[in-house]
Amino acid sequence: MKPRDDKKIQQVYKATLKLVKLKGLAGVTMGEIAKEADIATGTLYIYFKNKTELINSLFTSCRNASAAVYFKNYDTSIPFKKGLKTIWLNLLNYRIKKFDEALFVDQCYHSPFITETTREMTKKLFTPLFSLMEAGKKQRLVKNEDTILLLTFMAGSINETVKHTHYAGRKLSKETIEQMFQMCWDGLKR
Amino acid sequence: MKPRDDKKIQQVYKATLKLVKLKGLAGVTMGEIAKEADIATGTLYIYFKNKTELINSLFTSCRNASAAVYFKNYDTSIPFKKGLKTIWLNLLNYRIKKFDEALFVDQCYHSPFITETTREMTKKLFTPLFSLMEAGKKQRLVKNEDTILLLTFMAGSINETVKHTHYAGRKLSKETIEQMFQMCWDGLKR
DNA sequence: AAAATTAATGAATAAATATTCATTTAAAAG
DNA sequence: CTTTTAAATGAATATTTATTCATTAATTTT
Repeated sequence: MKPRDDKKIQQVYKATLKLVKLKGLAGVTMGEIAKEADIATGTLYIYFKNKTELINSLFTSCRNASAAVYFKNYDTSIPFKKGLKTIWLNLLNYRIKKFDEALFVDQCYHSPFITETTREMTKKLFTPLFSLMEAGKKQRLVKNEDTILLLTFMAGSINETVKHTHYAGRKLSKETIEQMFQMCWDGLKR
Repeated sequence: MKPRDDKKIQQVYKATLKLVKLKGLAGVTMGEIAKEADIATGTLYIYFKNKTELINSLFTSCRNASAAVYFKNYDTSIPFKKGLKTIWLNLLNYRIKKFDEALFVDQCYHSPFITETTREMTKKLFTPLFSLMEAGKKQRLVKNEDTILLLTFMAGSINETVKHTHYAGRKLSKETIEQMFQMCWDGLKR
């Protein structure tokens, strides 16, 4: 029995992300993915039942990877503001370093590929973020508003800024990043 | 000579927006657009050379419509903070009321349809926003940071919040909107 | 070393989608 | 009212894209 080549799935993922970044989810074909991944089109169908499954699988992979990263260097014993900054930085760095993944995930949200089940599963990944912000509210450090509102406020500015600097072909300096966090904090704090 | 039916283009636009919201840009076909717009597929090709042109045309239409709305009720004589709030509200209300347009525009940005020319043209529409924020900086009312950074901070939180509430099937109450602006302002102000 | 098993291939096929065009319909001009 | 002109239609065609499958190539097992 010939074993499967474990690298292939990663190659396919990488190729798909590259193409989606380049042409958008709407413009990506199985043929192109195969070509970019240096395998035959037929081989794609050994690893994935069909296109929908390929996209869903990559989507889930990206979502899990991101959730894992968000809480790096964080534990609940850290003082709130410092903990928030840690996670804020993790979020920012993820969006910068894995821009293509973040973009892919965004695109998938409004596509015919992602199934309702896949969509539901991703929600659960973000409950820890939720708890963090609730803690800040309890300590009266952040505004006493709907937690979701606070989180979207935080995430929104990160996403938009990363997107913009990416397309402008710039880098965010350490200084700028500090300024960004200051703005976020000033917006959240009581 | 039979004249063109002026309503048809609007019908096609409306149909396209509806379908894109429902299935994403990736999943929309000319046949479906025609059906949804209650015209024959062939008729589409009287009004638009091809699919790319249809999408680009709608994209431009949406962009112009949005730019027109942003500066409603605003003139440069209004005190900065009040002027900013006016525009902030315009932005928010546009994203809420024309959610499908905003979504379509977002999706288009990463698609094979939008041409570089179309992309360039949209940039110009937002110079007034730029000037506004510069004015706030000069008056030392907002932080002395890169104007783009301030603008993306502002726009990002709006976009993300509207997206989230839309998918959660909620409405933003007057009170919540006030809270949102307060957060935005606290983030921006010196 | 031969047999068995499954991965890998890519041309062939199926399916979906964009686009065309011969025909019909409706409005305007004469 | 007739003729002219262009819109409108939707079935037919062209094109693109997903998927299959007969064949070949690698491994492992015996």
